[in-house]
Amino acid sequence: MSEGQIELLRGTLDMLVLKVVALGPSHGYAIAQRLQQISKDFFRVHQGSLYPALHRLEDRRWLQAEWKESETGREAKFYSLTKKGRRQMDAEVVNWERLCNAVGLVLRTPEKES
Amino acid sequence: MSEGQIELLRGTLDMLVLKVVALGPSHGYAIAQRLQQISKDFFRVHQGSLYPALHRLEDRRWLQAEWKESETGREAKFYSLTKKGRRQMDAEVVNWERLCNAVGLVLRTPEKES
DNA sequence: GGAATATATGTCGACTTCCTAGGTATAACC
DNA sequence: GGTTATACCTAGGAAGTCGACATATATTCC
Repeated sequence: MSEGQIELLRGTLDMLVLKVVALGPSHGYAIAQRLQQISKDFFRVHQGSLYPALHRLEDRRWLQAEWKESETGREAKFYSLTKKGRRQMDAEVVNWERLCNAVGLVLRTPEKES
Repeated sequence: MSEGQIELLRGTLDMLVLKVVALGPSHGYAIAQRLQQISKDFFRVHQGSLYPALHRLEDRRWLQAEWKESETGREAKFYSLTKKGRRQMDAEVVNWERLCNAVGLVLRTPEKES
């Protein structure tokens, strides 16, 4: 019943989706499940966030889509990472790490003792 | 001339501002400067982000404001952390750390080798 | 005296991204 | 026949950030 974070940090979803797709081509529904599993139930992507995000990433040519039969024998839209998408992912990961460091600097600044 | 990140990650500014104010009461202009210094020039808060954020935090009673004379001898609006603000800050820090761990889990998942 | 810069606060509209809530459809299971 | 899981989608609203603009004072330099 752990509810994870209240709301996804805006701007991180693209990177996370790109990363999951980099693990292997996958369709929307499965991407959300993988993300939830890998993050140990922390990230729960709502469909209203996921599908617009996938369309966004496809529009930007970071993902490309193809209809295929899924594991369950049903038609699903499989996304795979383009070269441009991989570059973007790498850039976002680097930026994420720099951001974490910067936040860390702020959080670890000690308050003065009286 | 390093330009820092393109855009602040939405949702992190509140925590950062609360943290900086926790270091000691300060006014808007100085808060932005401190944030930039502490983060080694990574965070550059735009005025159009900063002042709305400060008003937001004040509305939520996480900060309280008082007009005082600044170091330069001019009137400035000094913000200080309320008890409620400290609780909020602590909660946001905990959440941030959990989020970082979750993102880390995703980013460190290895891709299959062929 | 005048111009530029730093200090200090603020607002407005555009933009992006996320959520809630709804919708469609198929397949499996009871 | 009803429920659950799978699988896709959209519309409207809320929230936060940005860029641009506006205002005013103090200092510094020419």
